[in-house]
Amino acid sequence: MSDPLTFDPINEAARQWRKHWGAATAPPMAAVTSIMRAHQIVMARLDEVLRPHDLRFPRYEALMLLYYSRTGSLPLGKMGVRLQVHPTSVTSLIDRLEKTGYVTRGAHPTDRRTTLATITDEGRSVAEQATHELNAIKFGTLPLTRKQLAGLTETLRAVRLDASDYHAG
Amino acid sequence: MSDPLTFDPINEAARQWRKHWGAATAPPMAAVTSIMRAHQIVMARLDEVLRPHDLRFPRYEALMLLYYSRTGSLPLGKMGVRLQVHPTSVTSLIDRLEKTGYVTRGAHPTDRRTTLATITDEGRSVAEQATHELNAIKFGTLPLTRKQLAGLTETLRAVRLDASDYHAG
DNA sequence: ATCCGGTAGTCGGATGTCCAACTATCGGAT
DNA sequence: ATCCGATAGTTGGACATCCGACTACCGGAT
Repeated sequence: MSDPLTFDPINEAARQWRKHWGAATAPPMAAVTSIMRAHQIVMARLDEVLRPHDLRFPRYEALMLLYYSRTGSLPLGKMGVRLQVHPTSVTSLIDRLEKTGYVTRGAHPTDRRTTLATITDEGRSVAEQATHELNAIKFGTLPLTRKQLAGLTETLRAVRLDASDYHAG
Repeated sequence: MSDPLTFDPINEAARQWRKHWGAATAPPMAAVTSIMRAHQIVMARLDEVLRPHDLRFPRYEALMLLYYSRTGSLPLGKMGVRLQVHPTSVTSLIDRLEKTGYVTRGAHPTDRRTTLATITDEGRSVAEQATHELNAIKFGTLPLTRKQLAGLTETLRAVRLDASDYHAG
């Protein structure tokens, strides 16, 4: 973090790839590395806003899912499907949301295997406040135009579809 | 993971955002969520290839940095700057690369504060093999065309520049 | 009525990332 | 020549993610 670079590390990597493995190998590598780095940058910006609310982005996403739900409750399994994370990740997220009092765990009325997560009043309040703050910084997408954002979402949708994020229904 | 979704979770989230916080808030949120998910998808694909080599993507990146270096050695600090990660992450990555014998730690000839990481012959061999395999699957960028990859890299470069990834030199 | 494959959630372990704090060392200013 | 801020790396802790394994439970088939 000390010395800022005087060159683009991804351009430099692309140069190495072209040299060692052929020109066709550079674009995929560069795109992937760019996604990794963009993820890191945006996450850091979001977490900076969320930290004062005792949240990080993954927990914020989980909280918003409950916030938008009809009853304020969802089975953990459904949350995992919607958030596209492993069941153990949901357990972990709800554990922490419960500790801060933003969510409570409850029993499912008919299926005793199922656990329901329910957003609390405090959780709703924090969700709204955090969302206002995130919207105010445009979710950390700082230099991008509306058109660039749309293009990004559209391109990445192809990747998500290919990975069977969902099937057109 | 059980039920595949029959709708696009990001489209659904965008709908909620438009409804609750106004139309302008949806594109940034959708783009950010897309980046998060794309990161997750691509990382999973890369790790699947790397796992048999006792590597994950972050360690692969570190190994390649050493592979391309003139002498096969770099100070840990320089690696952190190039990889754009916290010094503690470098310590962690080198720890594991050392355990698998792909890298060794050594002393800096003149500065006793500095630790040099050096790639081993086995490390070089694994680096080449893994790179061939990653190139063969186009780094997990499956459905994207060359043009889409270039556009992605270009758009995200703006984000990186804004975050002071490097300054034009 | 029982058995048994599938489902829901959790636990333990590995990986990676960051932050705060600490040790050791360097190198310029006094 | 010494002091002192800056630098290099590590350690400990928090968070998030996955995988494999496990318990508890559901529900249809025999």
